[in-house]
Amino acid sequence: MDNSTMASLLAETADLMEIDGADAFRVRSYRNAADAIHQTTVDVAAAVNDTQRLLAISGIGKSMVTNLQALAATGTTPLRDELLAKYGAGVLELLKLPGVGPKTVAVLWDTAKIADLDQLAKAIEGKRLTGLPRIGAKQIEKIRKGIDDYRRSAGRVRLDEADDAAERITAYLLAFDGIDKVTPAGSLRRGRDTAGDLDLLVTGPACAPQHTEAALEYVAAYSGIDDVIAKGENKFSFHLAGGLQVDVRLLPSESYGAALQYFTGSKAHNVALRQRALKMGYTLSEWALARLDDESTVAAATEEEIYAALAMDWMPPELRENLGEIEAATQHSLPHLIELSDLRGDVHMHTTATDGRNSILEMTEAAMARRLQYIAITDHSKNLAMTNGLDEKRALEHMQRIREVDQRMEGRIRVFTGIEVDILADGTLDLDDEVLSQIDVVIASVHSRFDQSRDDMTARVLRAIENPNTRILGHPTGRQLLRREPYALDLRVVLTRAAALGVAVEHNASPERLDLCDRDLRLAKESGCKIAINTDAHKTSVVGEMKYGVRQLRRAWLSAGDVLNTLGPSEFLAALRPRP
DNA sequence: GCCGTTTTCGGCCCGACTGTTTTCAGTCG
Repeated sequence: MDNSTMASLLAETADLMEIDGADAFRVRSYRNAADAIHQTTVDVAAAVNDTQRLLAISGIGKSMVTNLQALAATGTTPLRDELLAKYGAGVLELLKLPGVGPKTVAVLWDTAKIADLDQLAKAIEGKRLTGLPRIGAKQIEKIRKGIDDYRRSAGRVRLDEADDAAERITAYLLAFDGIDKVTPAGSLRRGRDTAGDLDLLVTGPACAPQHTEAALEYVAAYSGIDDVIAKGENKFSFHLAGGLQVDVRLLPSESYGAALQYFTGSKAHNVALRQRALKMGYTLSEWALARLDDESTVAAATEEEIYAALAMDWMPPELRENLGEIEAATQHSLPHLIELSDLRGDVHMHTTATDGRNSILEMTEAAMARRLQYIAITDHSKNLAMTNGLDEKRALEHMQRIREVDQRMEGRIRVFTGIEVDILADGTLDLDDEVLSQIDVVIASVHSRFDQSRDDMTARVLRAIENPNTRILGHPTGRQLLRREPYALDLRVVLTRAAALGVAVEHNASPERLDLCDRDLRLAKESGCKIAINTDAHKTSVVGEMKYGVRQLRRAWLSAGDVLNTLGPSEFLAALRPRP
């Protein structure tokens, strides 16, 4: 069992304990332990008998070691089993609904014996929730909507999670003698923010038609398989423990390109491409591009050959959505998309002053190691009390420390002062303007009240960007992938106003957000908005991790010149909204 | 349940905000 699985089982236990009304601090210690296991570089399952080693992990004590040993040995713990037997696994899903916490779940369970999403939906339909303590009409409507949203996102996983799973399986497959190449296709290759399943295309001598038994047997022995869906001659489908479906396809190398093309393109892209092939007297399938008349193969081994035979330039997978890329490829006018290496700075990161895990200096050094030329340290402001957010006095002291680190770097990297202020419900910022005016990078972000009406939320954000100190609008849509519906605001109105004011909008590149989806980014460009991509890094290990966010920029057809972070340090600063 | 000790138990990120109340519990970040 790997660390992240253990961590999620502990976190799940914490949720169940909370529903059960356990001591809040005890619950927290389970959460802390889950975080610690997730963070540590110690392979817990391997070190499970090395008690001292486990106890050395901060947040792990004697009882937790026992839990970890039980997890490693049996895959569960007695407490988890007991709570699951009492409440069932369905209650964990209820917690994911907006506005529904452990207390509400406990009430639903105690008074109405509601233990999962379906029962809750039926209870709402049958009006059986009315009269329950602290659950009024508004609350019921919110839950009802939450269930709809949740069901819509079910079955998909975040891009980074799909990517991790793909990497693990790929490494396993490549270890087999006779497998030369493994390529993830589908929405993962296109860089969509979420993936519904995983298509892994595999080739090599062991994938030759009629000789796939040994390779298939090897695939079937993969330890991450939860259950097998289907097993054919050249396809093996299974679920991973998290529910993600994986299709492994064994292909002969001579048709690898055709398969890659077929399983990568969106449906719309493929339909358009096949239409084009037909007009040219060809037929395109997952096996080859072939002549209509004598069925002879024209191209099949590589994507480049296939696109070339269709008189098109090869195009990056991110563009294959039938949004104009086919025309552009035939006219040789595909855009030169932005690349990870174009990015020179990251201006959103946190330190131990608030909820980060590393110091200013550590974040700076990590950025240097990533060859970034500049960063801004942007810790939280006071309204985010749980993060130990900075008040005016601490903010000024923190800025002084940031300037000291900047000087110490002697120009090898620039470290700008920054802060992420909270936009209050009325649209004002939670720190004094006098203090904000002394800070280079002021990011204004909404952190709460996602359920304001569309008009209220738009007005709130508009007011925040009117403040002359606001230089970047942080995670403007507030979306958190697969967690809840994005808070609704009129993005077009906000972006237009931001463009007029010179306020940049942030594309938050942390994989749980990927704040602006490709469509939003296109809108931002059309609106003439300055766009900055930031990681929102809370620890050194993710400084510079913009790879998933860049995929969205590419999907929006953005080039290096469209994004502020491709500028050098002083140019970047100069490109921000001028101070009055 | 963990931690850091005043080595035996007390403290553990806290404030804004809403909907439900009739003075505040629950959720969120």
